[in-house]
Amino acid sequence: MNVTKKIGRPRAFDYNTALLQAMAVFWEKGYDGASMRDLTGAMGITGPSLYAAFGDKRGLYLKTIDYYCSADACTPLVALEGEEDIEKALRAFLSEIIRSATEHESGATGCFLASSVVASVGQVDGVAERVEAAIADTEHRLAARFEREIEKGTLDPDFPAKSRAALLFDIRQGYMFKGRAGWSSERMLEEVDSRVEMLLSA
Amino acid sequence: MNVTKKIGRPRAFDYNTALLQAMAVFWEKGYDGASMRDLTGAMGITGPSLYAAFGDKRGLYLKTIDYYCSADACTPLVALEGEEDIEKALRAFLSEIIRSATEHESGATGCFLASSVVASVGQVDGVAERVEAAIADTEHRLAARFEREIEKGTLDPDFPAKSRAALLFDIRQGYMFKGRAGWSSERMLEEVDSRVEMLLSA
DNA sequence: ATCATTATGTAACGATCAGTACATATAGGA
DNA sequence: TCCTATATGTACTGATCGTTACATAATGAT
Repeated sequence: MNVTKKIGRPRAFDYNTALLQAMAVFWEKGYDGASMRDLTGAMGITGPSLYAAFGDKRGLYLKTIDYYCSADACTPLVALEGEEDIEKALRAFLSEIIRSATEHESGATGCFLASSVVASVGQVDGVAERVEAAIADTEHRLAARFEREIEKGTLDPDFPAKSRAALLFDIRQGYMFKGRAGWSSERMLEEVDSRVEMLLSA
Repeated sequence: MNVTKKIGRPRAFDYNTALLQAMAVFWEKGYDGASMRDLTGAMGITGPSLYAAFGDKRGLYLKTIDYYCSADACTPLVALEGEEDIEKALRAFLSEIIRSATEHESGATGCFLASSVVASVGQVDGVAERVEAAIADTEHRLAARFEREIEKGTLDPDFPAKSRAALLFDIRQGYMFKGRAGWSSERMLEEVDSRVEMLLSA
């Protein structure tokens, strides 16, 4: 790919790395609890650099949410969609949910949206729409995975895909809440098999 | 009851009313997002009065959480425990969850713990223990209700009470998240019957 | 009437907040 | 070499933060 040369002083930091650092701070401390001092410290840049690259605190926050929705939050869904056997797919999904709720590389627990961002709904413009879109997208993909099994004949034609997708979403919420509360992944993994069985029952 | 007279200037405000007002502010804006100005304004008292009665901002916050856990959060559980027929009990529980997630008298949506307090786990001392205790207590009471049905013979002796209690808890988490995201109660009530059926299935 | 105790209100403290003005630095293009 | 454009760092702005000192008020007890 042809990299166009850009006039002006080159940026001294990596935009995506800084964004990830900011996300970790927001995830841990929340929007209001994260000060510009916290953010610039973690990102390794100064205030003017942050404002030039990301806009303002709110703009940065919304970008971290968008990043999370397009990256971290998709990892369990990708695991579900990438596994051909539906039982294994559900286990992979739940295992990945539990892993990210307890052992995320940022050190933060739970889910960025469900354990942190949700508290700022109604407080920070742009958040509610993103949370609503994330729910819709996630449930849509979960339902699509069940529908794919119906098409394969593995599940009955009258299998309630949307209902089970919504239930799977709730199970995800439960795990994220418990992850934030400090539960170990071992403790949460105990019920996975019986839940998979129930999710696929007629 | 013999009310002992108390020397000193009588308090000019009602402690419990003020506590409820404070809870509404914390629920809506979170711990960091709620300023002392927000709190004193909603409570109708001045700073020194707040400090004299509640300690400090953190002490007030923890008291609102304790209040929520002993009052609001119990309403759905009381509905579950108070209904003799298990199907009706589950419907009453879920309906009350949905109602409080969308139409709480404070105007705040979702659940105070799951949609607001959870963001301050790790940030405010005393929060994580309270959240952990709330999960344990809720799941215990949910399991006890299923066990009561086993004893009555309505449910099989090998009915997985604890598993179903944990699942019911997750369903609760899903509704609370969606409530905060702005979903209507109608939308959430759609699935209640099928979920009750699944929760009681063998 | 006075005292002890508790509560309230005003004003202020020391600290931190989000964001920016301005000088300087670093690149590519002419 | 000079110009234009973009980035960075220092210092600062105006505002708000959580909390408290101190004067005053309101009660019951003596």
